[in-house]
Amino acid sequence: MSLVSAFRELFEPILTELAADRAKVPDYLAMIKPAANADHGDYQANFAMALGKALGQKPQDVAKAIIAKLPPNEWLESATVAGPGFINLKLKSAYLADRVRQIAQDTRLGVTPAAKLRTFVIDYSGPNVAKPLHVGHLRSTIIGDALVRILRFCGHTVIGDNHLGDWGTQFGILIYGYKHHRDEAAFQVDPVKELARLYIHVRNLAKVTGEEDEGGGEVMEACRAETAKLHAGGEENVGLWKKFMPACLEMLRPIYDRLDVKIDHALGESFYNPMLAAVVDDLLAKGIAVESKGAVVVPNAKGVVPQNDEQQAKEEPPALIRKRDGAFTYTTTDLATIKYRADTWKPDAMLYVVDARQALHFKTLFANAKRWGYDNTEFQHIAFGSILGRDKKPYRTRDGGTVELSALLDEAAKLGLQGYEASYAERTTHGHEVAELSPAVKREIAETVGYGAVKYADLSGNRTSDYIFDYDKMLALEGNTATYMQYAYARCRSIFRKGEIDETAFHAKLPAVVITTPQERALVVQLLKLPEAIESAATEYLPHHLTGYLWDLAKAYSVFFEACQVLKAETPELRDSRLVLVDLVARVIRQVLNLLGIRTVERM
RNA sequence: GCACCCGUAGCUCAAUUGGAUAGAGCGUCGGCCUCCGGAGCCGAAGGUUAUAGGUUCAAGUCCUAUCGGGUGUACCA
Repeated sequence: MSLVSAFRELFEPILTELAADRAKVPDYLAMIKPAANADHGDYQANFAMALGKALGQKPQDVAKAIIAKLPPNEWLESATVAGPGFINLKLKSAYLADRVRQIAQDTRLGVTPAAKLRTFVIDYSGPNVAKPLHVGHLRSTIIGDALVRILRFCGHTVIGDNHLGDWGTQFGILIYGYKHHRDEAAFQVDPVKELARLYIHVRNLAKVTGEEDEGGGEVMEACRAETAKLHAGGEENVGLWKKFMPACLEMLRPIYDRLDVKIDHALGESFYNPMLAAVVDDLLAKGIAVESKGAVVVPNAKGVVPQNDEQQAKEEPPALIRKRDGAFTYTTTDLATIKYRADTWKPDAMLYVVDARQALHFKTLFANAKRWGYDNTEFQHIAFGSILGRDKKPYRTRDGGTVELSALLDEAAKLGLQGYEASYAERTTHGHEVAELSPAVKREIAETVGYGAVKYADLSGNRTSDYIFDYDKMLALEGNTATYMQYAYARCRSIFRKGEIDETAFHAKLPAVVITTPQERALVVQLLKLPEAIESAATEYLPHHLTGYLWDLAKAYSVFFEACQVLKAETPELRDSRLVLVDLVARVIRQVLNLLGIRTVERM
């Protein structure tokens, strides 16, 4: 149980007795929060102002009356009224020590499963197969993976689904290339490599640099014709599509392995293709979809289908589900997907981790899904901003090309290794004894630090805003970065190595915790806030609440580390007590980084 | 035109969803540390939260208007 819930249990009977409107008690209880300022105690209750207003009494008096009714207990040091009626709550150090030892004995570090267990489908990553993964897929993949891990840790059932773009123009390119430019021998030996070559080759022939749905001259015309034949069910092209798909999926695997991301399902656009006609028929039959301008559309979120130019200028557009030429659109696919997911997994919520620019699409989609009958499902567009370069324009390579994920990760690992080597050199010149590590271990450090930096940079800001991709900042040794957290972890581990602690024995008979300094106390309070941080990240779908927590923890640990000798503590009891804290800090950092998809190393 | 997002310290970002004196990192200035990993610690300067109103006991947060920036907007996904 978290500390807030403990406080809420304590105050609930008193508020129920006092409140004019009992229905508001949960709202009042929600007003118990960690203290904004450490001078005000550990937690603060802000309900006396609202309650005083409702009762027509002075908030300070209400606060005093509530404090007077608190039952005797072992854990509250003080409850005092301050300012307009804040109740400042301070916990007894002995109680904190006891609680922290309890969570140190818990493999889940005191985090209990969520009160209401739900089933989530999370749609994330969604690359176009047959093309290399590029920087545009990074955020969806990383944020989606973090949410999967966080919600699972909370005990929820989570189904991750990679909604692949596996039915688009890129297959026209591959089919065209295969028919006219293939090296059959090369294809036999390594289809993945040959298809990748063909894709680039044809794009170069057509001189396409960006989007491939328009322009590109005769070559692209031919490619689009091949795509059309595929979509029309042409036997030859469908056969080629089936032949290419395994190789295309194989192309994606190395990147996901490097990112340490495993997605449960990969049901792409092609999977839903056979269902689309029936979706349109059903929506028409139910009167949700209508014909407009020769196409079939579903109305906008307000339920309106603009009928003339004037309306069109001030209304949101409807969503097309069947174009004039008879082809279906991604809205059709998305509706079919919702139906399939609902039928198959019966989720309570469906989350879409997709670029913020698609907000209007999802607004319209969700409104129509609800009209269609899925009105008991929570739909969420987990929107995120764009990745920009230092010039604040979309992040690109120096010559203006798309940044491929493999190159990006190579660079991050390279810089991770440089960081290690710089640290090694500096410590050696300071006369420290530094262990000589094998090339394999060094590579692991490089990748853990490099990839961790990329992920953490992405997850540590508010997801909805754009962020500037900057290797120097994300790999910085100070500030709120993965590197800093990994370093804090390594320092903790170093203490156990240096002290030659037998960890198995240590954990088997965990020493008592005693709090003797303000720094120890602050660290313990921060450790005990872990459940609240995880709950907040899970219910708001905001991973950066976890990085914020880690940052506060790392700072509290630094202050503690500076002020409190561990191995050379004054007494053996104090040494053991502090070792419990050091061990717990390490485990909390490792666990929270794990929830973000980031690894730790013992030395760096 | 309409809709959505954003505007917080020189820069990059927070602010526990309406709570107390708006906080961190970088950068700047000053101090500490022969000590378990100096990738450290303490302190200072830096703000009319774009602007003007409004709601509230309480507003960076909610409402209205204005200014400035971004994004989207009927047959790509």
